[in-house]
Amino acid sequence: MARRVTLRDVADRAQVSVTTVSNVVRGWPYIAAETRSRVEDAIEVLGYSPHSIAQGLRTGRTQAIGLVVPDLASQYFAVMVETVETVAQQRGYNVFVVNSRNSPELEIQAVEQVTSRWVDGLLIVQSTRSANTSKHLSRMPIPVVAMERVPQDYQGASCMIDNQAIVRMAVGHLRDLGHRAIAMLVAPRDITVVEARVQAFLSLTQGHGTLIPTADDFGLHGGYTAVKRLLDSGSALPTGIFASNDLMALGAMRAFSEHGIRVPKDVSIVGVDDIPYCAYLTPSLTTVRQPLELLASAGITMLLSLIDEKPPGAQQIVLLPELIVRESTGAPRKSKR
Amino acid sequence: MARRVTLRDVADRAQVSVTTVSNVVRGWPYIAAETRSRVEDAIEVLGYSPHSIAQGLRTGRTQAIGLVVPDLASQYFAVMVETVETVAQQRGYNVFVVNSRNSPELEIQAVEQVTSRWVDGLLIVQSTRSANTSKHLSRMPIPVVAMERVPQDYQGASCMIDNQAIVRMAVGHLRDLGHRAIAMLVAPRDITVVEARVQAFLSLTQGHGTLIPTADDFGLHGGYTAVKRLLDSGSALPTGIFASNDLMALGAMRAFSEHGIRVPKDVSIVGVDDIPYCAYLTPSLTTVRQPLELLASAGITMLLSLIDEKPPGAQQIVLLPELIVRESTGAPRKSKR
DNA sequence: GAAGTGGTGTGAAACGTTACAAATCGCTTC
DNA sequence: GAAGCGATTTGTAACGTTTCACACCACTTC
Repeated sequence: MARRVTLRDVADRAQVSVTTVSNVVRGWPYIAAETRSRVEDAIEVLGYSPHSIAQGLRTGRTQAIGLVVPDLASQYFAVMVETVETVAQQRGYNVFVVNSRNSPELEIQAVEQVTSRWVDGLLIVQSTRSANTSKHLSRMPIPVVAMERVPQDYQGASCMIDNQAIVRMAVGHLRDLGHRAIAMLVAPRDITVVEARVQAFLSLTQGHGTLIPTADDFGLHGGYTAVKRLLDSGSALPTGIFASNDLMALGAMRAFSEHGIRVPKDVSIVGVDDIPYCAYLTPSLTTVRQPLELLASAGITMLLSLIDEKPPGAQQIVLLPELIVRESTGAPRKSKR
Repeated sequence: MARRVTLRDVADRAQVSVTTVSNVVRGWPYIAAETRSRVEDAIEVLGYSPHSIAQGLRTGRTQAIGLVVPDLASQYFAVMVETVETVAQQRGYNVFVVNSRNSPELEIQAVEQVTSRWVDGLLIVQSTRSANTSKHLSRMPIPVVAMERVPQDYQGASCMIDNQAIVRMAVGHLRDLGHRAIAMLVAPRDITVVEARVQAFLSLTQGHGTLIPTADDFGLHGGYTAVKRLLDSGSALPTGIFASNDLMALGAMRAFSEHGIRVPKDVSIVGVDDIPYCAYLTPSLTTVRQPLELLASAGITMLLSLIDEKPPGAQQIVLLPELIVRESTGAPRKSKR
């Protein structure tokens, strides 16, 4: 664990001033070829690399951004993190990833912590509707872009997916197949997108749609237990199910299979997200694909533009989803007229 | 976007010196109660928060660590990132997450980039065996802990899972059920753990085991295509399959199901990892669970100890996996004697 | 009354970098 | 030969913090 090499060390060895070394490093043009190579040699020999903390202090730019997400472990956000990190990396930025664990308090804490690091910008997927981080965000001294779960009252830059369209596609697909008794498997409604989708679902089905609520969990377990409860209750089954996300759809499929109810013969299921597993299940899952990579790269690109004070193409971006039909949906057994 | 508040500003308002404010902030005991409250008021009013970049420059500690992983988008590493982030967060550290995308070059680049940020420590899952980052790592001026894929020649601190035990459990389970024709679905062998498992598999089966190689892909697609190729080739099928990981197992199951081959009736499959989906598939997947959260938290804890220069409990930690029997394995159809 | 003592407060010097203005040189131009 | 120029190099002052040694005060202690 040797001492770090500084500009000073390089300067001493190359017999030039600190400024000159700095200039060489940053590609200033007016340097005599001879000097430049002497400096470069010294850098090479000593193994100098710039101290980005010091640079950050001096320039006010840290070349780092913060990314706050509600659930790091989920496949969904993992893809988001990866995309953001890749783009950021390419543009010379590093990413502080912070998990808000679906908690409004932790989220605010995360935002404060990451800003005290003087990151150049902040990318955030808010945890729940109840969190009024919105005010917090508009007071930030740095550019902020909200992704995916954008609060109603939020004014700043944002990137999201058209929720209405998602529901239209999913429900429309089931309708086209002939389904009339359609139910939605609902994730906790304090999440912005979920609420938006529920509203869309209700208005689209005009009272003919039912809601199957879940417990807090909006993953495999949530879908599984919700369907279990439904089956145990003995109430009439819907023929088509629109799940809030693919994970819940998978959980639901397992519950059905345990009860000997076959998909898609007895019941059709549509998910949302298109996580990689969908295509490899038996039956494979029909789903509404969220353009996640697109969302993430649009978000980070927008943020970087704001940081560079270039006009971003738009302040608000809304992306369209895509229906992917696979094996988990089919015509209902007996058409009810 | 207002100007940031500095110690100077607070000092001016509270009519004290910069040093005193700094002392208050850091909880120095010898401050008159009256002064302290004046300073605290000023901090409150102005909304001061310390500039961790400047702190970092002065103290040489950034309260940040780097985490380099080969594939951010995968469920597996996502869980790792989450665990590391959580523990780090609790101890007041933030995490730079960097993706090496399974490329040795990118990995070295990532390591250098993240060290130029003067992080206090580095946690790394190496990408492939071929990467000789090992030397690089031992020369790091900061503590480093290698996780999961630890190179043979690596001397430093590390955390891994007992690969031999994984293979023993998986193969042992198939054997106990009566399987004799056992094949291993092999992920690319330049990954340290894969190679170790292949070796263990071969020595354990003593020539009776066969290897089913895949293309570069070691996920769903890889498992799927490998089995497809096997089926198309028309060669005799093994009755038991040991997949390098759960994803490949899932891919394989899909391929079998497309050919009308039933799991576990016609063929038994064991995976490795125990990703959440395993339990919710039909049939659910028998797998060898890797204690991933344990691995990650042991890694980060070890790193933080090294940073604090406390003696870590151990320099090398090896964790034991656990066999989880589910529906994808059963006795072979006709026992071959 | 001189010499400690322990509680409070402070100014100046770093940490490694970059921005800026100024200095030096050899050359051309009038 | 004075002035002006462009190419090259440099010293100095920040950026916001913490560290350090010291200064000050009101006591006690000999």
